[in-house]
Amino acid sequence: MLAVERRRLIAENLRSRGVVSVAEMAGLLNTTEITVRRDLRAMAKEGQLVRAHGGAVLPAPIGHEPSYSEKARQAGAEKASIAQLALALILPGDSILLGPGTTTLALARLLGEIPELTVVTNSLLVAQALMASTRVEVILTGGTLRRSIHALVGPAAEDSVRALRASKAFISGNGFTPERGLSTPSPLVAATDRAFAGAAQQVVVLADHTKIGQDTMCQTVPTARVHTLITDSGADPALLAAIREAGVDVRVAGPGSNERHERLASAS
Amino acid sequence: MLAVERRRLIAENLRSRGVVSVAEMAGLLNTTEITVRRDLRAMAKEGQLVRAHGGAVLPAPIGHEPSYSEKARQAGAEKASIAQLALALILPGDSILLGPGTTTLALARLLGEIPELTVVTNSLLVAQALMASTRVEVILTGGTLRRSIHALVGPAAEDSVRALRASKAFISGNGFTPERGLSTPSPLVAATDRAFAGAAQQVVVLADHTKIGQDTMCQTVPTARVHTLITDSGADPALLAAIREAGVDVRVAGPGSNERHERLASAS
DNA sequence: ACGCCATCGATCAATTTCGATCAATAGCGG
DNA sequence: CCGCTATTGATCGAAATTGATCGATGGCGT
Repeated sequence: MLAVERRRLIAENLRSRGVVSVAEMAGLLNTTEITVRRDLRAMAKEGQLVRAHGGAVLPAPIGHEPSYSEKARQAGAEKASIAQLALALILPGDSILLGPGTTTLALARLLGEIPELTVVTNSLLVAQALMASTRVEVILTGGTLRRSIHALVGPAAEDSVRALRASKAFISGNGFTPERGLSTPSPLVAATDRAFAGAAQQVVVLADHTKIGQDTMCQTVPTARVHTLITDSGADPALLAAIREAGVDVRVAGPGSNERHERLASAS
Repeated sequence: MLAVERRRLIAENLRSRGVVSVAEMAGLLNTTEITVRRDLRAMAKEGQLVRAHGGAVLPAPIGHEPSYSEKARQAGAEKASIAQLALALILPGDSILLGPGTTTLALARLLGEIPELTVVTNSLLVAQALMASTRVEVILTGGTLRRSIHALVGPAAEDSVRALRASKAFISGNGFTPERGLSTPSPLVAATDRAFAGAAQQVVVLADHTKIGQDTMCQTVPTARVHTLITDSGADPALLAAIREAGVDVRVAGPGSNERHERLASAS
């Protein structure tokens, strides 16, 4: 067996399963662990994989900010079920706007298989999540990088959104009340979100239960402009009723609606 | 058996299975390994296959082009020394444009400590690299995501660049010749690079020695528009002389030239 | 926290493969 | 018929790959 052949098989196994172990590859390739280890070391130097004790894993696409990804994991299950519900609103051939936020990011991760989809976003993380989904066309707005949310804001972002029209906008925020609608602490972010809402025929707000009833400094979209609110079952029913009263199509994602989130790494 | 016949059989075997080994072919063709080796060497020179220890493989295993991260590791040292040299051109308070490419990315990694710097880029990787550098203001152009280079291209990208003015543009490409200047294989990328060059008072091209003398499909910037070319010591001196003749300030970063140019960037 | 065990990295030896030089054979033209 | 050249085959030293062993390191269970 040629060396290149061996490495190609290792790369193949790695891509299909995400991880390979030294012993496993040694058995599969009819060679010793030493050789596999050397191959892995060489491939790691080329950036094809990342070495780990006992094997190797796929390289992280691009580095993630720990603080942000931590937050993303926090209420992962709830956000994922909200995203699942939002996914049903997206049809093949759609053009959608996707704002920044962990919930919209969860939605972005589900979009890979939708054909003919165009996604406009100002979130670098959304763009990154869609990097591997070659079927989806991704358009980023321009703008100034706002590090805390990994997104582009400012006049340039607003202008580039204003030049577009999309069928639906999926945006998030830090608070949602029946009276004031969606709100966020930063005026810059609010202005961008407002531009998103203005460029879409339908405005869909994704907000987990911790946001419902909260109000923060800047109103981004008034309740009257919101067509659909997707939240999870932890939200106060009275508030949801009031929001429905205002004409919003409120949808509640239950934690049990899509339960396939088994964690094996709970030991930390 | 004729030589051409032999090589045709080798090519056939290679296409059908992806790999051939020297010993195997020698047995199959009723000839010696020496002859097979000679054939492989000749065919490799023609680009029909890629030589490997003990045999040969197909040149482009479809779908596995050198991934971006692979390329980034490839000539890391040379690119880093080019970036070091480019760093000297950047002053506090500058506004610069940074194109996509592994060399410009290397430069981006060095910019963290420059105060009052504004960086405009269409590369997600550059933005990512500057994510941690809170002193630097990062502006992304809008545009359509081009996955192969992790950058934003298209009319939207060009428009947003045209709305700006910067003191210097640092761009890269796939080839640079004295006659045609900087070139790249993709028309979309070329158009964006051209917009970058048009928006800057000074155009600085970063190109390692493998690019010098290469010419690819789309010219991005003619030699006359390039003020400075930074390359490494592996480049052909005759070509560099011709480029200098055309009025370009050519600077060569040697492996040892880091010491000469480390004014403010000694800690990195 | 401690100790055990798997894993890792480095070095050495054995085998294979590579490249270069030299000899032999076949085809070709004069 | 003779000489020339191109191709093929052979041999040898050099280089690369592979496998094994040993000390060191890190992870994991108790």
